[in-house]
Amino acid sequence: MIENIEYDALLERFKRVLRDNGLKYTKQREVLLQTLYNNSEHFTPEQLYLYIKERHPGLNVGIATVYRSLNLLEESGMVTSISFGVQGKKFELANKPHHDHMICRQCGVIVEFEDQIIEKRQLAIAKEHGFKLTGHIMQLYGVCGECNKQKIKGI
Amino acid sequence: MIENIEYDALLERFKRVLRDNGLKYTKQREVLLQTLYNNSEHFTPEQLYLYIKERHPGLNVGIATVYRSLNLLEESGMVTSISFGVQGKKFELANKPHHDHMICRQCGVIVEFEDQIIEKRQLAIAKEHGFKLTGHIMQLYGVCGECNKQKIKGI
DNA sequence: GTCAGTGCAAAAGTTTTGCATACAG
DNA sequence: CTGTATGCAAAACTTTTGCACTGAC
Repeated sequence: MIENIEYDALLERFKRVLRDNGLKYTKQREVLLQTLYNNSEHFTPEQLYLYIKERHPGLNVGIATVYRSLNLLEESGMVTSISFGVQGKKFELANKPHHDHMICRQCGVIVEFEDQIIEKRQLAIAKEHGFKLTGHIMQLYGVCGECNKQKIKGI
Repeated sequence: MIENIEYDALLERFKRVLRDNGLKYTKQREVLLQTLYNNSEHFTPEQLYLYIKERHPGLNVGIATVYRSLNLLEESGMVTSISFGVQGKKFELANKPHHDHMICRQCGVIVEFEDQIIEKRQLAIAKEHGFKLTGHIMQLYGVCGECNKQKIKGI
Protein backbone atom coordinates (compact mmCIF):
# COMPACT_ATOMS: atom_id res chain seq x y z
CA MET A 1 0.00 0.00 0.00
CA ILE A 2 1.47 3.30 -1.08
CA GLU A 3 1.59 5.99 1.52
CA ASN A 4 -0.78 8.81 0.87
CA ILE A 5 -1.04 11.51 3.44
CA GLU A 6 -3.93 13.20 1.74
CA TYR A 7 -5.99 10.06 1.70
CA ASP A 8 -5.09 9.25 5.25
CA ALA A 9 -6.36 12.63 6.34
CA LEU A 10 -9.56 12.06 4.45
CA LEU A 11 -9.99 8.68 6.07
CA GLU A 12 -9.40 10.14 9.49
CA ARG A 13 -12.02 12.75 8.85
CA PHE A 14 -14.40 10.07 7.71
CA LYS A 15 -13.80 8.03 10.83
CA ARG A 16 -14.34 11.06 12.96
CA VAL A 17 -17.65 11.88 11.29
CA LEU A 18 -18.73 8.30 11.84
CA ARG A 19 -17.65 8.34 15.47
CA ASP A 20 -19.29 11.68 16.13
CA ASN A 21 -22.58 10.34 14.87
CA GLY A 22 -22.42 7.00 16.59
CA LEU A 23 -21.92 5.18 13.33
CA LYS A 24 -19.61 2.33 12.53
CA TYR A 25 -16.56 2.10 10.37
CA THR A 26 -17.03 -0.79 7.98
CA LYS A 27 -15.04 -2.19 5.13
CA GLN A 28 -17.85 -1.35 2.73
CA ARG A 29 -17.81 2.29 3.71
CA GLU A 30 -14.08 2.53 3.43
CA VAL A 31 -14.01 0.98 -0.01
CA LEU A 32 -16.67 3.42 -1.11
CA LEU A 33 -14.70 6.40 0.09
CA GLN A 34 -11.53 4.99 -1.40
CA THR A 35 -13.19 4.49 -4.75
CA LEU A 36 -14.43 8.04 -4.85
CA TYR A 37 -11.00 9.25 -3.84
CA ASN A 38 -9.13 7.25 -6.45
CA ASN A 39 -11.35 8.18 -9.33
CA SER A 40 -11.97 11.66 -10.53
CA GLU A 41 -15.01 10.43 -12.44
CA HIS A 42 -18.48 11.07 -11.23
CA PHE A 43 -20.33 7.92 -10.30
CA THR A 44 -23.98 7.03 -10.28
CA PRO A 45 -24.87 4.72 -7.39
CA GLU A 46 -25.22 1.91 -9.90
CA GLN A 47 -21.80 2.52 -11.43
CA LEU A 48 -20.19 2.73 -8.03
CA TYR A 49 -21.82 -0.54 -7.06
CA LEU A 50 -20.60 -2.35 -10.16
CA TYR A 51 -17.15 -0.84 -9.90
CA ILE A 52 -16.73 -1.95 -6.32
CA LYS A 53 -18.02 -5.43 -7.03
CA GLU A 54 -15.51 -5.77 -9.83
CA ARG A 55 -12.49 -4.39 -8.02
CA HIS A 56 -13.20 -6.00 -4.68
CA PRO A 57 -14.46 -9.47 -5.49
CA GLY A 58 -13.84 -10.60 -1.95
CA LEU A 59 -16.03 -7.93 -0.47
CA ASN A 60 -19.72 -8.58 -0.55
CA VAL A 61 -21.60 -5.37 -1.30
CA GLY A 62 -25.23 -4.74 -2.00
CA ILE A 63 -26.66 -1.87 -3.95
CA ALA A 64 -28.66 -0.92 -0.87
CA THR A 65 -25.47 -0.32 1.04
CA VAL A 66 -24.14 1.89 -1.69
CA TYR A 67 -27.29 4.00 -1.58
CA ARG A 68 -27.31 4.10 2.18
CA SER A 69 -23.67 5.08 2.36
CA LEU A 70 -23.93 7.72 -0.31
CA ASN A 71 -26.87 9.31 1.43
CA LEU A 72 -24.98 9.20 4.68
CA LEU A 73 -21.88 10.71 3.15
CA GLU A 74 -23.91 13.36 1.40
CA GLU A 75 -25.76 14.32 4.57
CA SER A 76 -22.52 14.70 6.41
CA GLY A 77 -21.19 16.84 3.60
CA MET A 78 -18.30 14.59 2.61
CA VAL A 79 -19.76 13.80 -0.76
CA THR A 80 -21.80 15.87 -3.17
CA SER A 81 -24.06 14.95 -5.99
CA ILE A 82 -24.86 16.63 -9.25
CA SER A 83 -26.60 15.64 -12.40
CA PHE A 84 -25.35 16.10 -15.92
CA GLY A 85 -28.17 16.42 -18.40
CA VAL A 86 -30.17 13.30 -19.00
CA GLN A 87 -28.07 10.80 -17.10
CA GLY A 88 -29.02 10.42 -13.43
CA LYS A 89 -27.51 11.80 -10.30
CA LYS A 90 -23.77 11.43 -9.90
CA PHE A 91 -21.62 11.56 -6.83
CA GLU A 92 -18.13 12.73 -6.11
CA LEU A 93 -16.01 13.62 -3.11
CA ALA A 94 -16.92 17.00 -1.77
CA ASN A 95 -13.50 18.10 -0.66
CA LYS A 96 -11.54 17.60 -3.82
CA PRO A 97 -9.62 20.70 -4.76
CA HIS A 98 -12.04 23.13 -6.32
CA HIS A 99 -12.71 22.31 -9.91
CA ASP A 100 -15.44 22.87 -12.40
CA HIS A 101 -16.78 21.16 -15.46
CA MET A 102 -17.19 22.05 -19.07
CA ILE A 103 -19.39 19.57 -20.89
CA CYS A 104 -19.95 19.05 -24.57
CA ARG A 105 -23.64 18.63 -25.26
CA GLN A 106 -22.86 16.57 -28.30
CA CYS A 107 -20.27 14.02 -27.35
CA GLY A 108 -20.43 14.38 -23.59
CA VAL A 109 -16.74 14.97 -23.09
CA ILE A 110 -16.01 16.62 -19.77
CA VAL A 111 -13.15 19.07 -19.32
CA GLU A 112 -12.27 20.00 -15.78
CA PHE A 113 -10.90 23.42 -15.04
CA GLU A 114 -10.33 25.75 -12.19
CA ASP A 115 -10.44 29.50 -12.02
CA GLN A 116 -9.45 31.63 -9.07
CA ILE A 117 -11.40 34.67 -10.12
CA ILE A 118 -14.62 32.70 -10.16
CA GLU A 119 -13.82 30.95 -6.90
CA LYS A 120 -13.43 34.26 -5.16
CA ARG A 121 -16.62 35.70 -6.55
CA GLN A 122 -18.53 32.67 -5.44
CA LEU A 123 -17.42 33.13 -1.88
CA ALA A 124 -18.35 36.77 -1.99
CA ILE A 125 -21.77 36.09 -3.45
CA ALA A 126 -22.55 33.42 -0.87
CA LYS A 127 -21.64 35.82 1.87
CA GLU A 128 -23.92 38.49 0.44
CA HIS A 129 -26.83 36.05 0.70
CA GLY A 130 -26.03 34.84 4.17
CA PHE A 131 -25.00 31.41 2.97
CA LYS A 132 -22.19 29.36 4.37
CA LEU A 133 -20.70 27.74 1.28
CA THR A 134 -19.90 24.08 1.52
CA GLY A 135 -19.20 23.45 -2.12
CA HIS A 136 -20.18 24.27 -5.62
CA ILE A 137 -20.49 22.83 -9.03
CA MET A 138 -20.19 24.93 -12.10
CA GLN A 139 -21.14 23.28 -15.33
CA LEU A 140 -20.49 25.07 -18.57
CA TYR A 141 -22.41 23.55 -21.44
CA GLY A 142 -21.37 23.95 -24.98
CA VAL A 143 -20.11 22.30 -28.05
CA CYS A 144 -16.49 21.29 -28.18
CA GLY A 145 -14.22 22.08 -31.08
CA GLU A 146 -14.59 18.57 -32.46
CA CYS A 147 -18.37 18.55 -32.48
CA ASN A 148 -18.82 22.06 -33.68
CA LYS A 149 -18.91 20.91 -37.27
CA GLN A 150 -21.87 18.55 -36.89
CA LYS A 151 -24.44 20.68 -35.07
CA ILE A 152 -28.03 19.39 -35.01
CA LYS A 153 -31.19 21.39 -35.26
CA GLY A 154 -31.78 23.11 -31.94
CA ILE A 155 -33.07 26.46 -30.84
CA MET B 1 -55.16 37.65 -22.26
CA ILE B 2 -52.53 40.23 -21.47
CA GLU B 3 -50.14 41.10 -24.21
CA ASN B 4 -46.63 39.93 -23.59
CA ILE B 5 -44.08 40.43 -26.29
CA GLU B 6 -41.43 38.41 -24.54
CA TYR B 7 -43.70 35.43 -24.19
CA ASP B 8 -44.90 35.75 -27.73
CA ALA B 9 -41.33 35.62 -28.95
CA LEU B 10 -40.71 32.56 -26.85
CA LEU B 11 -43.80 30.90 -28.24
CA GLU B 12 -42.76 31.71 -31.77
CA ARG B 13 -39.41 30.17 -31.14
CA PHE B 14 -41.08 27.13 -29.72
CA LYS B 15 -43.31 26.78 -32.75
CA ARG B 16 -40.34 27.13 -35.01
CA VAL B 17 -38.41 24.42 -33.20
CA LEU B 18 -41.43 22.16 -33.50
CA ARG B 19 -41.90 22.93 -37.16
CA ASP B 20 -38.23 22.48 -37.95
CA ASN B 21 -38.30 19.05 -36.43
CA GLY B 22 -41.55 17.95 -37.97
CA LEU B 23 -43.35 18.05 -34.63
CA LYS B 24 -46.79 19.35 -33.79
CA TYR B 25 -47.95 22.26 -31.76
CA THR B 26 -50.44 21.03 -29.18
CA LYS B 27 -52.32 22.62 -26.34
CA GLN B 28 -50.49 20.45 -23.83
CA ARG B 29 -47.12 21.61 -25.05
CA GLU B 30 -48.15 25.22 -25.00
CA VAL B 31 -49.47 25.00 -21.47
CA LEU B 32 -46.25 23.40 -20.38
CA LEU B 33 -44.14 26.16 -21.86
CA GLN B 34 -46.49 28.79 -20.47
CA THR B 35 -46.26 27.30 -17.01
CA LEU B 36 -42.49 27.31 -17.07
CA TYR B 37 -42.54 30.86 -18.36
CA ASN B 38 -44.93 32.15 -15.73
CA ASN B 39 -43.19 30.57 -12.80
CA SER B 40 -39.64 31.19 -11.84
CA GLU B 41 -39.70 28.09 -9.66
CA HIS B 42 -37.98 24.95 -10.68
CA PHE B 43 -40.39 22.11 -11.29
CA THR B 44 -40.02 18.39 -11.04
CA PRO B 45 -42.04 16.60 -13.72
CA GLU B 46 -44.46 15.52 -11.02
CA GLN B 47 -44.94 19.06 -9.73
CA LEU B 48 -45.44 20.39 -13.21
CA TYR B 49 -48.02 17.71 -13.88
CA LEU B 50 -50.00 18.48 -10.74
CA TYR B 51 -49.74 22.20 -11.30
CA ILE B 52 -51.08 21.96 -14.83
CA LYS B 53 -53.88 19.65 -13.82
CA GLU B 54 -54.92 22.11 -11.16
CA ARG B 55 -54.72 25.26 -13.23
CA HIS B 56 -56.14 23.80 -16.41
CA PRO B 57 -58.95 21.51 -15.32
CA GLY B 58 -60.39 21.48 -18.81
CA LEU B 59 -57.19 20.19 -20.36
CA ASN B 60 -56.57 16.52 -20.02
CA VAL B 61 -52.90 15.90 -19.37
CA GLY B 62 -51.06 12.75 -18.51
CA ILE B 63 -47.83 12.52 -16.64
CA ALA B 64 -46.38 10.72 -19.64
CA THR B 65 -46.93 13.76 -21.79
CA VAL B 66 -45.17 15.94 -19.26
CA TYR B 67 -42.16 13.67 -19.33
CA ARG B 68 -42.21 13.40 -23.08
CA SER B 69 -42.50 17.14 -23.54
CA LEU B 70 -39.80 17.96 -21.03
CA ASN B 71 -37.42 15.58 -22.71
CA LEU B 72 -38.27 17.08 -26.04
CA LEU B 73 -37.79 20.61 -24.80
CA GLU B 74 -34.56 19.71 -23.13
CA GLU B 75 -33.19 18.05 -26.24
CA SER B 76 -33.98 21.09 -28.28
CA GLY B 77 -32.27 23.25 -25.71
CA MET B 78 -35.29 25.29 -24.72
CA VAL B 79 -35.41 23.89 -21.23
CA THR B 80 -32.66 22.84 -18.87
CA SER B 81 -32.64 20.61 -15.87
CA ILE B 82 -30.63 20.58 -12.72
CA SER B 83 -30.67 18.40 -9.68
CA PHE B 84 -29.70 19.17 -6.18
CA GLY B 85 -29.64 17.32 -2.94
CA VAL B 86 -32.12 14.58 -2.37
CA GLN B 87 -35.03 15.88 -4.41
CA GLY B 88 -35.11 14.77 -8.03
CA LYS B 89 -34.34 16.53 -11.25
CA LYS B 90 -35.95 19.93 -11.77
CA PHE B 91 -36.67 21.82 -14.95
CA GLU B 92 -36.75 25.45 -15.96
CA LEU B 93 -36.75 27.52 -19.12
CA ALA B 94 -33.32 27.62 -20.66
CA ASN B 95 -33.39 31.10 -22.05
CA LYS B 96 -34.18 33.07 -18.96
CA PRO B 97 -31.62 35.78 -18.47
CA HIS B 98 -28.41 34.29 -17.19
CA HIS B 99 -28.74 33.35 -13.60
CA ASP B 100 -27.23 30.86 -11.25
CA HIS B 101 -28.36 28.93 -8.24
CA MET B 102 -27.40 28.84 -4.63
CA ILE B 103 -28.95 25.89 -2.88
CA CYS B 104 -29.31 25.14 0.78
CA ARG B 105 -28.33 21.56 1.51
CA GLN B 106 -30.60 21.48 4.48
CA CYS B 107 -33.92 22.91 3.44
CA GLY B 108 -33.48 22.94 -0.31
CA VAL B 109 -34.27 26.60 -0.77
CA ILE B 110 -32.95 28.01 -4.01
CA VAL B 111 -31.65 31.53 -4.34
CA GLU B 112 -31.08 32.78 -7.85
CA PHE B 113 -28.37 35.28 -8.55
CA GLU B 114 -26.41 36.68 -11.39
CA ASP B 115 -22.89 37.96 -11.58
CA GLN B 116 -21.27 39.69 -14.50
CA ILE B 117 -17.72 38.99 -13.43
CA ILE B 118 -18.38 35.28 -13.44
CA GLU B 119 -20.30 35.41 -16.72
CA LYS B 120 -17.34 37.02 -18.42
CA ARG B 121 -14.82 34.61 -17.02
CA GLN B 122 -16.95 31.73 -18.19
CA LEU B 123 -16.89 32.96 -21.73
CA ALA B 124 -13.17 33.46 -21.59
CA ILE B 125 -12.55 30.00 -20.18
CA ALA B 126 -14.74 28.34 -22.78
CA LYS B 127 -12.84 30.10 -25.50
CA GLU B 128 -9.52 28.94 -24.07
CA HIS B 129 -10.71 25.36 -24.38
CA GLY B 130 -12.14 25.72 -27.85
CA PHE B 131 -15.74 25.41 -26.66
CA LYS B 132 -18.68 27.28 -28.04
CA LEU B 133 -20.75 28.00 -24.94
CA THR B 134 -24.46 27.34 -25.17
CA GLY B 135 -25.30 27.65 -21.53
CA HIS B 136 -24.14 27.00 -18.05
CA ILE B 137 -25.34 26.01 -14.66
CA MET B 138 -23.56 27.16 -11.58
CA GLN B 139 -24.75 25.64 -8.39
CA LEU B 140 -23.37 26.90 -5.13
CA TYR B 141 -24.10 24.53 -2.29
CA GLY B 142 -24.22 25.64 1.25
CA VAL B 143 -26.30 26.19 4.29
CA CYS B 144 -28.61 29.16 4.37
CA GLY B 145 -28.81 31.58 7.25
CA GLU B 146 -31.99 29.97 8.55
CA CYS B 147 -30.61 26.47 8.65
CA ASN B 148 -27.26 27.45 9.97
CA LYS B 149 -28.61 27.37 13.48
CA GLN B 150 -29.81 23.79 13.34
CA LYS B 151 -26.79 22.29 11.66
CA ILE B 152 -26.32 18.59 12.15
CA LYS B 153 -22.97 17.13 12.90
CA GLY B 154 -21.05 17.09 9.65
CA ILE B 155 -17.48 17.41 8.56
C1' DG C 1 -56.43 11.64 -44.72
C1' DT C 2 -51.99 10.97 -42.53
C1' DC C 3 -49.01 10.61 -39.02
C1' DA C 4 -47.43 12.58 -34.69
C1' DG C 5 -49.38 13.25 -29.97
C1' DT C 6 -52.17 11.84 -26.24
C1' DG C 7 -53.95 9.36 -22.04
C1' DC C 8 -53.95 5.31 -19.87
C1' DA C 9 -52.01 1.36 -17.96
C1' DA C 10 -48.35 -1.67 -18.00
C1' DA C 11 -43.39 -2.09 -17.90
C1' DA C 12 -38.83 -0.80 -16.85
C1' DG C 13 -35.73 1.45 -14.04
C1' DT C 14 -34.31 3.57 -9.68
C1' DT C 15 -34.22 4.11 -4.75
C1' DT C 16 -35.80 2.78 -0.17
C1' DT C 17 -37.27 -0.44 3.37
C1' DG C 18 -38.04 -4.72 6.28
C1' DC C 19 -35.89 -8.36 8.14
C1' DA C 20 -32.69 -11.84 9.76
C1' DT C 21 -27.84 -12.21 10.19
C1' DA C 22 -23.08 -10.33 10.71
C1' DC C 23 -19.86 -7.73 12.92
C1' DA C 24 -17.76 -3.15 14.95
C1' DG C 25 -17.23 -1.12 19.23
C1' DC D 1 -22.79 -8.35 24.47
C1' DT D 2 -25.35 -4.43 22.16
C1' DG D 3 -26.94 -2.20 18.56
C1' DT D 4 -25.58 -0.54 13.94
C1' DA D 5 -24.64 -2.26 9.20
C1' DT D 6 -25.27 -5.52 5.80
C1' DG D 7 -27.27 -8.35 1.92
C1' DC D 8 -31.18 -9.82 0.05
C1' DA D 9 -35.68 -9.41 -1.66
C1' DA D 10 -39.78 -6.94 -1.56
C1' DA D 11 -41.87 -2.47 -1.81
C1' DA D 12 -42.21 2.25 -3.18
C1' DC D 13 -41.32 5.56 -6.26
C1' DT D 14 -39.91 7.51 -10.86
C1' DT D 15 -39.64 7.41 -15.75
C1' DT D 16 -40.53 5.18 -20.17
C1' DT D 17 -43.18 2.48 -23.44
C1' DG D 18 -47.07 0.12 -26.06
C1' DC D 19 -51.38 0.77 -27.76
C1' DA D 20 -55.66 2.45 -29.50
C1' DC D 21 -57.67 6.71 -30.15
C1' DT D 22 -57.42 11.87 -31.11
C1' DG D 23 -56.30 15.86 -33.37
C1' DA D 24 -52.75 19.02 -35.89
C1' DC D 25 -51.44 19.92 -40.32
